[in-house]
Amino acid sequence: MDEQTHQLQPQNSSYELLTPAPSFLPLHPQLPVDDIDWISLLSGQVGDQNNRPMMMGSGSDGKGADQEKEKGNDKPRKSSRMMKRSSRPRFAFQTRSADDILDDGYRWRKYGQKAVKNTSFPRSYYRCTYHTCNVKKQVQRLSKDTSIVVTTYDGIHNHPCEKLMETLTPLLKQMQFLVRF
DNA sequence: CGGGTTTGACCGGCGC
DNA sequence: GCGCCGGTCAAACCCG
Repeated sequence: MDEQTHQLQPQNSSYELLTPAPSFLPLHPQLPVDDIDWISLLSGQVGDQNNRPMMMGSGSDGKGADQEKEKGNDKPRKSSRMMKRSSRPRFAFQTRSADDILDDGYRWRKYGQKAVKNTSFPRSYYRCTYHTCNVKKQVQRLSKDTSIVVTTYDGIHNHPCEKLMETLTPLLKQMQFLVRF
């Protein structure tokens, strides 16, 4: 139904980082940004007229005893849903890119897409494919400026970035070789 | 055939 | 209590 993913240009690997990215991401150095209030986005006051607290408030977890319930025998639906680690860190930053998903070195699997209100572009939900890593991220294109992509990371990877490592390994070996002399 | 994407349904929180 | 809304699940589908 949507067709905004078609006219993407072949410059998919070129992007412009508009806000400081999390330190664990091997991204380009950030560029100055002035007219984007991503701080309000980080602080959870993203709404213009109705500033609701964006459900990332601390505390209010206390749900450690309700997983694996059998409400219906015939419906094996939704064993454990939404383990909300509300205290996990979240990072949001913006890039200017023609491609929605930027290559940050990690492997992501898309698990949902939703149209949020007051936005003309759907929001995509990704999850890290590493076995024990449950880092999630949301990718959304701004309806104001359709060339800007907002990426929100939820959590911190507990494993090295494999693409970064395989890029760094030859360099490290060469450094080890050079340091002998 | 295995892994990723699509897509509609479902769930829970929140406001009224 | 009800409905809206955002986040997630999972079956179907797609693709190399």
